[in-house]
Amino acid sequence: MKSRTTIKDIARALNIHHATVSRALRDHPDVKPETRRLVKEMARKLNYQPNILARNLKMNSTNMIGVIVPEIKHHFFAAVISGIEEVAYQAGYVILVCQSNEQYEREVMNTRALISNKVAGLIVSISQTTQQGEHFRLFQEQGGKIVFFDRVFEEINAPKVVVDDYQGAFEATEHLIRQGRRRIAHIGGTEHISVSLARFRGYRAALEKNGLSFHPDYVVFSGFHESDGQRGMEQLLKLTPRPDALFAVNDPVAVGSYEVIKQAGLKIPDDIAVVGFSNNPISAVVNPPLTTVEQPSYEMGKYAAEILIRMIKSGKDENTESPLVLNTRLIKRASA
Amino acid sequence: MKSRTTIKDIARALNIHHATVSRALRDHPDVKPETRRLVKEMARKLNYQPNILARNLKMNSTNMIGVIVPEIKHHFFAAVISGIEEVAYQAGYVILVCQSNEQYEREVMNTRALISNKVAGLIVSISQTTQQGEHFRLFQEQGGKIVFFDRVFEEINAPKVVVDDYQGAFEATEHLIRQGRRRIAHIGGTEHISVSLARFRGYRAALEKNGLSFHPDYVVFSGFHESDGQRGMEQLLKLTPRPDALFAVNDPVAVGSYEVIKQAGLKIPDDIAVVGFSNNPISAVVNPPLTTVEQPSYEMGKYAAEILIRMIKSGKDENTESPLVLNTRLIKRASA
DNA sequence: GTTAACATTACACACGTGTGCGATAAGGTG
DNA sequence: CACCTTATCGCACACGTGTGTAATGTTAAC
Repeated sequence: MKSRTTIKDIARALNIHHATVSRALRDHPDVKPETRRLVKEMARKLNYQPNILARNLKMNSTNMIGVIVPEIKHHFFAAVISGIEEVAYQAGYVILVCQSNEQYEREVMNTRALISNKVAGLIVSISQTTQQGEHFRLFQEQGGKIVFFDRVFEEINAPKVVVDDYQGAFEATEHLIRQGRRRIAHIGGTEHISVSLARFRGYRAALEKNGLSFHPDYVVFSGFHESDGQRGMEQLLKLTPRPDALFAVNDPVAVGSYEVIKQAGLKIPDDIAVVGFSNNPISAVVNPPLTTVEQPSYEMGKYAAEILIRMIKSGKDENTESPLVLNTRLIKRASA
Repeated sequence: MKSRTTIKDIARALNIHHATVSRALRDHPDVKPETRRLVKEMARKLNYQPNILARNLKMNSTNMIGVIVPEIKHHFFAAVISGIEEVAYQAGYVILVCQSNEQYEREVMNTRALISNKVAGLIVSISQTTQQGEHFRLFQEQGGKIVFFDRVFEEINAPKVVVDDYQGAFEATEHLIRQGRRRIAHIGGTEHISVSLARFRGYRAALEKNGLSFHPDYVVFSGFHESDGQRGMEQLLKLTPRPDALFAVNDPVAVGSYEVIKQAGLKIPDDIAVVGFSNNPISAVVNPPLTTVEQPSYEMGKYAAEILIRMIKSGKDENTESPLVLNTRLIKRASA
């Protein structure tokens, strides 16, 4: 990087002190309008661009927001990041994006790196393997603001943006029940993850409310990937009597189950009806089209960013007790 | 942000000078192994985390890589970003991600913001509407390194990572020809974008090599989105004689054409065969499964990041004449 | 004409880190 | 013992900006 014009250069050119230049550029009332004009003119003439690094160091804060997600290339997270960036851009912030690859250790490393880079705030969806939150608490103790979304960390005192996973799962399951299904299986994500738990509870509640008994055998927690859906369905197909419906924790898992069901010579939805979660674009074009629960991912990112930026600007926490819950919507397609 | 432990705190605790601490932490040979050990121990004990802002200011460079893409939530770009982040993380860099939303003005704003934040380098895929490159040249003049990928900017002297769009399009088109198709249409992206042009040329070359004449009427440049594919196909269906095959610039466009074709009561591939580009996950599950050209998006990000980081570290440009061309692979499915 | 009040600017220092150079001490060589 | 080499560490300053306070200039009031 070549050296560039600084406020000292401007000061030298006008034969005044650089402190005056600094104030003039920030429209400080203590500096005479005339000199203010001169300074700004010279700044333009010399093509001055402030060194944000120096300002950040002095102010001990930045215009950067750190974002940590399990995997960027998953459509849901990509859409959330898209929403975050949109809001951040409008507010003059830039986003630092990291992926934990579902590994706790890497999430910690990411957090440390972002802290070192003095991000003004953090937007996080935790990894599957995260069960402790010291790295987040450390950041908060230093005055950093955090907002969680989707996979939130309950024990940390911070705003959380989620969809109504319980209600969405409840409706999805009830939809299956209304269609006469009685042996409804569930493939979950990872047991201690908030969304997994909420969706599982919604599933179970729908069963019980409708007088169906809950069988632990019909529930498998395998993960969030397509391959996890395959593994889960392989396990479920060994059961007798065989399930006649599946509520999957998300769309990739549901799609993963598709292949196993078809390979077993079974028909969707005749033999096994399937419902997913998240309205991934893939769900609309898969064969048969997948009934799923729409969750507003892009909006989720926007809300999270808006809350965080408000907190950064005000310096105050807000709404740390009850999460912001966005509504879901059941999208009925041919698979159920 | 509350103040944190600095090297001065460590120095005070050990009753040595902070300069020695600085050197000890950076494994400078001038400091005794014993004190080096003591310093590191104390650093861990006090939970020291370096203030990168200060280091950046002193060094006049950062550990940040700026990434500008048209839209994050498109699977292709999300996958590339994923690859970039992976390599950057391993090398101790973090990535600043911006989206241009296909708008030139916003791309310029993004670039300026990233320059202000003193990113060490830039990885860019330009927007549809970008036809000038002063903002990139400005960055280079200040010593910044740029690597372009996919939608590259030809006029700028920088390494470029692309797939063999020409060859991929050629093979895709020839595949259609081998199946007896004669009136092969093409829906392109935006005419001045590098990938659009290369794919169009491959398409045209395949026609001409196989003795088919090229008809401008059969080519529409509409954009890269699904909706552009719909618009394009609506236009193509008005032609007589109707095309019997389509080579689309990418998978979303191909999928967009699906709907219009089906609504017109036509069958894929019987009436119109379709080939896409990029092997978007959606292409495998759409009905019928879409024949497409696989491009290694994740690897593209990794290569781009590797090249950029090498350039940053060495301070030298490399390979700015001929782009790094990754191979494509035709994936044959039911749609053609 | 003196003084108070105010406007404007200069000075000095701080943020946390890195580095050239000098200071000190230890050890070796003649 | 004198001298040089080497190892180790402290001192001072720098990066570019922001800010409290002192200093200077200007105006108004008595």
